[in-house]
Amino acid sequence: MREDDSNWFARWEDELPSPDKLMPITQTLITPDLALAFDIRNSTNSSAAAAVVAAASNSLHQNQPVPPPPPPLPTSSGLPSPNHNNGNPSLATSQHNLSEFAAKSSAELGSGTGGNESARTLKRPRLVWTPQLHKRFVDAVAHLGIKNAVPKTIMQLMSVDGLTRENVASHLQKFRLYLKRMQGLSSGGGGGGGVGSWVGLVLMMWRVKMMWRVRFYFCWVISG
DNA sequence: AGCAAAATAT
DNA sequence: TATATTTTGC
Repeated sequence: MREDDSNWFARWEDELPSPDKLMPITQTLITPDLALAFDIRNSTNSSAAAAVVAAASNSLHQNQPVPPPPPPLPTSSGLPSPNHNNGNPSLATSQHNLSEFAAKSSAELGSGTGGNESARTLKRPRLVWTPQLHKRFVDAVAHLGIKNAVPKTIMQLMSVDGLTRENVASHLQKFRLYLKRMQGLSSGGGGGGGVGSWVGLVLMMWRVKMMWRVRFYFCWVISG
């Protein structure tokens, strides 16, 4: 029995969700609709993939089929939960380059002509919203909550180097548009508040995050 | 900030 | 040609 216990613990520890494994779950809850909405293709008709590849080849960087670096999201500040900070110790405040998300970075492209790092005021290559980048966007929105989910704060929370407020704003516009449409397709509503639609989904995403926090906390407690 | 439409790039 | 992203005007 004791051996079983140790085995159980080993297995339990082994099955602990790593940041890498956590992603798919969040995605699963969001993707079926979101992925469809944003037309995120996986492999077959991958115009997005093609774009990414094109961008990669354009910036003479190797194309990564598998996204290795789990994107740590900065600390959550505007959350409606002022309780404990977070059950996720791996969260860190670090800037991420667009190249990490397989998107173009003006800095890399401009290395030949201008070498101008001050991307503002300069025309940067159009941003490619890769699934990963979009995931980060969604996470940021979920973290911020409805109140603070404005382009500026979202951009700050995403902390992706090279990402402009306009990028986020335009994407957020599209995002809301989709959520709105999604609500319209939903049963019977139709009459609900216009803004109230995407609020619900964001709330749901937030709940999912809290769920995982609780799980982590629980694991911490029973393991101690 | 937000929205919609036009413009432009892929 | 169609779609994705940006720009523009309000």
